[in-house]
Formats: sequence, C-alpha cells, structure tokens
Amino acid sequence: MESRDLKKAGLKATLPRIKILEMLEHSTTRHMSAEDIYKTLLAGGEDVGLATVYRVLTQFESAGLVTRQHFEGGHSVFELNEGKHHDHILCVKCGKVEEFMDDVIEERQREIAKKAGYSMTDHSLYIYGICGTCQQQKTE
Amino acid sequence: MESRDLKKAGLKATLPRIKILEMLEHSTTRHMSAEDIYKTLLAGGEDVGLATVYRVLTQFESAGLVTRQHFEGGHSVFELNEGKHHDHILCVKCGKVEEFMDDVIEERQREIAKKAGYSMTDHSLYIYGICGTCQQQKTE
DNA sequence: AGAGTAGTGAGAAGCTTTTGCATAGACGTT
DNA sequence: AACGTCTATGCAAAAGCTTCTCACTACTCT
Repeated sequence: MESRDLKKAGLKATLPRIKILEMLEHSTTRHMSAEDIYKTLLAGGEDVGLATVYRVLTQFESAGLVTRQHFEGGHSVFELNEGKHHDHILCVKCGKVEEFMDDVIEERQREIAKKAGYSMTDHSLYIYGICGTCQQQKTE
Repeated sequence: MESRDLKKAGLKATLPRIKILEMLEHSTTRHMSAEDIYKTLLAGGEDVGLATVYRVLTQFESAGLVTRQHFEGGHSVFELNEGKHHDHILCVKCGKVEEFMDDVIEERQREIAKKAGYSMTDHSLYIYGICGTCQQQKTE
C-alpha cells in the first residue's frame, strides 16, 4: 500500500496523491509529463484537475519521492526516485529515453566543481543521439 | 564588420541581425536571454520587436553562429559560438554561469552512447552548485 | 456534531516562445 | 539611382507549459 510511503514523506494520503504515485510505480514508461499523468488518470475515470497533478508532483519532488527532468522543448517529465542516481540518454528521432550511470563522470564532475570553487549541489547530463532502431530506418 | 559573417551564414544583413550579433560579440555577459537582448536593444534606442529577437536567434542557431542553452526554469540563454565546445557550471544562488571543458567527460560520453547503441549528436551537461563568493556569505 | 485546517478542481493568470499578417526594407537588375 | 521582388520586421494575438486564486470539500481533533 502506497499510503505508507506518503505518510512517511509527511503527506496526507489523499486520493489524487495515491493515484499519481501508483501510476508512477506501475507505468511502463518511467518518464511521464504532468500532462501524460493527467490524461491517463482522466481516461481511467478519475476526476482530478491538472493543477492538482502539478501540485502533487511538486510536493513529491520536495519530498524526494520523485525527480523532475527538464528536457528540451520546455517541458518536464517526472520519474520515480528509486535511490540510485543516473543520467539520461535520449533519441532525438523517436524520443525514447534510457538511463545510465557512470562513476567516472560522476567523480570527474565533483572534481571540476571543486576546482572552480563551487560546492556542487546537483548536476544534469543529457546525451542526445539516434538510437539503434532509428539508425536502421534510413528514412532520411 | 559583421555583415560579412551574416552573408557567409546565408542571412541578409539587416539592422536587427547586425545589432544582435554585435551585442553578442561585445557584451560582457556571454549568456543572454532573448529578453535580455531585447531590453538592451530598446534601452540603446533601437526599435526592434521581441519576436524578431527570437526569430533572429533561432536563425543564428541554425546557422551555427550561436548556441542555445536550456537552463532550468523554462528559459533559454544564447551564447556566441566560438568554435570550442564547453559545458556549464552555474551557481544556484547568484545565477553566475561559468564554462568548463573536460576531455575525460567528453570521451566518456561518446563511449556511453556507443555502448547503448546510439550515435551521439549532442549532449548537455550542467553542474549546479554554490560558487565561492556565495559560500562565504553565510546568509543561509 | 462542530470548528479549524488542509487539499482539491476549475478557470484565470503568468512566462517564455511562436505565429499571422500588413508594412518596411534589402538586394539584384535596369 | 530607381524599380520590383521577395524576404524580414513589428505588432498583437496565440500557443504551450506551469502556477496561482478561490470557493468548496474532506479530514482531523475535541
């Protein structure tokens, strides 16, 4: 039952919050926009407002349950925070998103920040490319 | 004279384009938002529209004269493209932006993309932190 | 049950960026 | 230098994403 996770995060277990958390846990697409979540909930017969979805996601982010990814094109997607940090590689053709994790880069970033006199709080790394599948379809 | 650069890029040398290019070349802040540029031009007595600034910057980007950086918070900044690729480190307190370049990371990214079956087209790396100056002001 | 507090939905508002359209301007040709 | 064409511009309106406002509902605690 997810309500436990919510309580643990200091959030009341309300219906929209439970539904959204469930959706993030069970969806096949790990990266969903607020709009995606909203539409899926509506399609599932739930009666939520888009504003609530944004509110809840923002709360989840503050609570550390979820991470917000700022993709290009001005919209964000959210993914469940499952402890392990990672970065993203995305296909510019089909929009597929994969995750990866590299200790060399992580370490190197820390060094760079230190050398520049910064105390690093966060970082974001996106690799853009064309995935294997899309490379085969030589359609342009 | 910048009009030569513009022609070389296949763009007509119009006043707004010349002014914007000059601004990018001579500004002390290397990273300017469209709004920044627009306001500065107005303050300088030029009569341009914000739409034109966006249009011109987009054209400059296509022509390779300028690079667009997607910072968090939903707005972009532009910087003159001077050949050398680099990434950014920014202070979350004062908003300062610095540039850095690290071959280890560049190389590593290429490897990661290849391992994932992608042909890398681009990447973006932002390190967020608190800069030296802001760390000293212990105002929370 | 009642009072107080927190959460919600709907729509309006905010921001950045883009688009439509009539006018102004650049460039090659007379 | 003037002309005609075709592109570029400015303005205002629109679009897309996200946040805010507010009346209302649902919960909590006594």
